[in-house]
Amino acid sequence: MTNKNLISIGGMAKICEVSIKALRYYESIGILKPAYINPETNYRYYTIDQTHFAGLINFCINLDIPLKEMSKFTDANDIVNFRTFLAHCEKTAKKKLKAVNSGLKAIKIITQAMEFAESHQTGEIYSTEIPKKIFYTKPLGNSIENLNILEIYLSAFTNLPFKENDYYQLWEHGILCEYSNAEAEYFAFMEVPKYIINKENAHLAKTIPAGSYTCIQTENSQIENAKTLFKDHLADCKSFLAIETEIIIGKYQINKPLLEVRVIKTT
Amino acid sequence: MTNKNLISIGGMAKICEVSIKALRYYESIGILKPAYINPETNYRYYTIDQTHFAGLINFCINLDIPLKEMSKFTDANDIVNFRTFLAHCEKTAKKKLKAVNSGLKAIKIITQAMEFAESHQTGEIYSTEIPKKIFYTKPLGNSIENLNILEIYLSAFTNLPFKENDYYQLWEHGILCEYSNAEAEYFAFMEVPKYIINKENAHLAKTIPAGSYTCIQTENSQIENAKTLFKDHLADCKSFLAIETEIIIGKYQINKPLLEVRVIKTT
DNA sequence: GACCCTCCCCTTAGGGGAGGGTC
DNA sequence: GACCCTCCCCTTAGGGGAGGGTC
Repeated sequence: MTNKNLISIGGMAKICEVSIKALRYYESIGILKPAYINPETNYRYYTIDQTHFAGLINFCINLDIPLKEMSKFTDANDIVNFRTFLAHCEKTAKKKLKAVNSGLKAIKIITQAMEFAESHQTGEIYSTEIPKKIFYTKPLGNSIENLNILEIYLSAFTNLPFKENDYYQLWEHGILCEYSNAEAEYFAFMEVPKYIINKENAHLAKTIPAGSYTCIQTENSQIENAKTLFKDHLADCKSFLAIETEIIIGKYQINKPLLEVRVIKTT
Repeated sequence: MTNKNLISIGGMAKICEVSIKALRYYESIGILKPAYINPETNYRYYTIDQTHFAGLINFCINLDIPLKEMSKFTDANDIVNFRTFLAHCEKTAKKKLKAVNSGLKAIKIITQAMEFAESHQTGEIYSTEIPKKIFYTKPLGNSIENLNILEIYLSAFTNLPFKENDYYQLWEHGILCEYSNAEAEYFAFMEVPKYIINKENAHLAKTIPAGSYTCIQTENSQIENAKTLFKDHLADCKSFLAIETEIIIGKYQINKPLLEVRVIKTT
């Protein structure tokens, strides 16, 4: 098209589908200067070619690329280095994609867990099939009195080789108890994906068996009373695994968590 | 875990992988209040259960969900309605996903166009295979002098049924000329995807044939001189199609666009 | 000495005016 | 009358101090 035609700021705004305020802002930070400014009235005028640029700005906003970064790709003569700019956009977009996908995955997992938890009530004893899991553990000895949760967390779980978008604060974690011949051994645990386990930390990983677990929901820590809680089920059982973890329900009260204790025989 | 243990703000920050400033901010807007505040020193203390919440906040930030929206899902007793909150997050995430994917698609298209444009030089005559395209057009008559670009744009192209994430400012657009028996008919055009065409606007859509186009790159509008530009190629041709459109190159100067004129015989 | 507190000022991408010229 | 201009103040999710108590 011929590009002698000058377009007023309002027309430009309509074509580009941005606000007049936005166009004035783009000028102020130097990423889209009007083709002509009437020196007497200060009215701004644009050419049709400049609408391309508005598309690119939209791009950056959608990808959370700071607009001022655009000027990094423009030299003193208003020449845009498109190739490197687009490469930069692509890289940022792919990162964003990963983050959002990882968020969606986490939402799915929480939603499922929530729906399951809500199908039972506090105090009710029920059993459920649970698949094999990997627990990363920290030994706590034979008692869990006076635990320093902060110290356990920092020393055991925060230095694991998480991936960038892992919402590991939402992964199942709590207390594990290996009970055998009247002796209890406690561990702090966090359920982890396989890729967390490597040569150096493999000795702290435990494979928790798949199977039918007997469970109860409770408002306070009850793992030390597992034997009494499930006295019918564990009547003459010499060795079992007990797990206590926080569960999430639809109406969730911060500071008043709901716990689930579950056991499985291991003889 | 037992949740009697209080964690100082610094410890909480390390576990949650957020800054102390961030935690103080979350308190100030009411989305994550410390479990206990020492009234004498104003020191903040948290419980381990509250780390869940930090995961959720991270979520929102990654999905561009304003944090203050979180408080919409929390009632006066600090009970979070998790179900609706997660549903809201999921919806937002899927929208974001679409926007980013659409951005990536646009980047790919521009990059390809750019690489092609750079394989030729201004003034050089070359030929290239171009696939079938759909042009949405606006008739301009037999001359293109004194065009009002703004008026054409607004009346012809801005009300098309675009999808939400279409970067249509980046779609190919320009001037089309149908030349037959020494008579030229001009149209403003925009290349559109099929879904833009419906019953009401179908009469303005033109199918541009696939084939080998003869092209030249130029800095000023030359479509009116097509017959002379390609005099060898069009020597005794009675009817042809000429297209003039802006092309994008790696080092792009705003306000000094590069045009491509291309022709194909239609006899 | 490391940790925590409360101000106070600053950032991005503009929106919402007020008050006054311009097409 | 609709359009455009220049101030001026406001928003989100905190960061970077200063100046002063606390573990």
